[in-house]
Amino acid sequence: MPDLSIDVVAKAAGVHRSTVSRAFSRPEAVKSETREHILRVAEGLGYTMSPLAQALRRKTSNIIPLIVPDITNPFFAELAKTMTQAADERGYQLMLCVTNGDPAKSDGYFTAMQAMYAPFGIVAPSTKVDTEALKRFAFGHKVVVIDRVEGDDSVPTVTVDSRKGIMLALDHLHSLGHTSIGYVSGIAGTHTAQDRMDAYLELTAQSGSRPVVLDSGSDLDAGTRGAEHFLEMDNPPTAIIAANDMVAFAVISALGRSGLRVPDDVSVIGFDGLALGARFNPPLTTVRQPIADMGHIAIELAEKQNGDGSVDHIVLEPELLVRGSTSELRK
Amino acid sequence: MPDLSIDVVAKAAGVHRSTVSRAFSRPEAVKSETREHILRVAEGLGYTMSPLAQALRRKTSNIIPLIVPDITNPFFAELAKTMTQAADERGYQLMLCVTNGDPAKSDGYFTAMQAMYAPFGIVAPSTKVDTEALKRFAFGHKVVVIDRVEGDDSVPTVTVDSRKGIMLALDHLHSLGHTSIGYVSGIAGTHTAQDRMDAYLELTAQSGSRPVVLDSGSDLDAGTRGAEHFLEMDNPPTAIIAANDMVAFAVISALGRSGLRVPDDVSVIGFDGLALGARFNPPLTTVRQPIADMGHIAIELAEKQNGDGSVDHIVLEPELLVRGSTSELRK
DNA sequence: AGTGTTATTGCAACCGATCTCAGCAACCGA
DNA sequence: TCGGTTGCTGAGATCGGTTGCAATAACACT
Repeated sequence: MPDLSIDVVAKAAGVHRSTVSRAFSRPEAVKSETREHILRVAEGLGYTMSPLAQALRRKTSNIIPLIVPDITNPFFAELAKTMTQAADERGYQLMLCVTNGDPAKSDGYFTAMQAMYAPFGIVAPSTKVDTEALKRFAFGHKVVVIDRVEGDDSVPTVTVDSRKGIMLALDHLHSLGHTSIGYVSGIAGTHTAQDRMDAYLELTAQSGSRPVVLDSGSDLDAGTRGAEHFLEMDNPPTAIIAANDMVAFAVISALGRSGLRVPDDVSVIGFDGLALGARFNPPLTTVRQPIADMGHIAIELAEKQNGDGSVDHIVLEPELLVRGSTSELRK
Repeated sequence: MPDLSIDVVAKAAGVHRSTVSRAFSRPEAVKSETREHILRVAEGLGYTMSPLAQALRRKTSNIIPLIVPDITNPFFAELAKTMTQAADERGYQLMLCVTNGDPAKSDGYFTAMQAMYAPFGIVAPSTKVDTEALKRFAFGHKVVVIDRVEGDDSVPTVTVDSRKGIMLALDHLHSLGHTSIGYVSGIAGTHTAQDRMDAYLELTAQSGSRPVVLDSGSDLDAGTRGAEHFLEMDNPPTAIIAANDMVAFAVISALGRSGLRVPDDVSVIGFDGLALGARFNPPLTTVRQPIADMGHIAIELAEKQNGDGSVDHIVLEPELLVRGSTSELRK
């Protein structure tokens, strides 16, 4: 592959560098005849433009960072999946940045991305998003956040309606006859996590029952602890809402280890709608977040903001996914 | 942020561009006094070098592609996790490339990465690796593969000893009294998948029992089908080895839906050692692959090859992880 | 025919580094 | 004292494109 630069194509096509450049990046500025000739020649040579050189000059690249706390968490994995797809549908390359919840790391990623002229970035927060920090780096660079952001409307966001989701779960459980319904938190301290918890507290109170928070931790062991707590109770709830699917898995697993069966002894419902849930034992009933949509929309929002500067806050509707981990209350 | 280029630092420090450049990338070539002064000035300005400009000139970047078929599969997610870590420990940025098993896509990624001057790439195959295709693109660029490669020693690989793994599983099951042990395949058609299956067939025969392949498909539904097949058998095995954890999950889930309990009715053992397995219901007994090591080693191999051109084939040892999905045979 | 547009293309500076070469000062041994 | 090293720094070309500006050609209109 004799180094293929724009100049060799230019020479081969008998035109100037700049014309070749335009043929590729501003087709309407080149006589169609010439353009086609150039493209044909380039094709024949197997030439493609160097994204690096382009980025250097244009000061904007096609690399977009996706910042997640933990790719091992299937929620973020599914997000990453749809985002890579959405990204390369539009010619972007997704750069995976895993912070492990360390804000210092995400700072590092931001500067790196700035240096790479990323046109924007997507942040799936592990902790409440600090808009100040964002601003400090985002600098010209735009960011869209997959979470609610407190007191700052200047950053586009996409979320799902937490309250609605919890309501769906609660209604489903009520319709099965459950009245005593526990809650296990478990995602990191994001606004979304907060919102779900608040919604649970509020809606439970509204329906006249007593809220039972089995665990309000924010790590992966919340599920295990929640289950332990449950097992120690004198009068445990008959159903449990888990703040997310991973926690639900942990709850069911821990319960199972103590001989409790789901849904026979307790009903458990998750929140996320992970594909994995369908192959859990039992298949997990859950509130589905439209993750695929979130990914696409996040990128759209970013592009939109880049274009006309508009800042949107999209709130998606969750959906109940009834599988096998909840059942009619029998007494 | 008044655009920070090497020239402004040079001016501010009262030296020439090239000296600043050297101060950063070839420290020993600059009088330590000067160097420290430059570094101080740069620090004060908040200057960092543009990786893009560097890559353009040096013809080698710090971007390294990780090509996986599906990031949603926890195995690849865990791999990605350790690799991002290993990568940025050494100053690389991981570019996530998801092929969905489409070879055309991975071709695309290869050319893209070539254009980005990636120093090398990591391929976690979804299908038997085609060395020819690799060569066509790898071009100067080096690739290390997380799978065995057929008939070509020129590409570094890291794998775990499939035979040993299957042996571990078999021995464990035997020690629990099982003699009739089924097998469900299920990972895509990689050499590794093939190796596991072959090992099962061979070792089973050696021990004088009859191999029972419940399903040899290579998709995610293999587990479900395997379970169905199992349920239809007149004289089903008392234990099942799943080619990987995801399949094991599916098997257990499907069995559960038909009222069969694991490990009470059947023992099931997986292969992978996913963190998720610990929170499955029941916690999954499995053969652990040292995924974290694989990630680090993959990068080391790549760097090593880049350095002295050596090509290694590392085979790691798997390890038995006894949790709750296998138990003593009782008749 | 003369003048004003508009469509195309070439020129050359520029993006932010790297790297070879050359210059210069200090140092060494004879 | 002089040729020969060695250590450090500056010059300037270069990597592969982009883009504002100038030049030319083609076409329209009076």
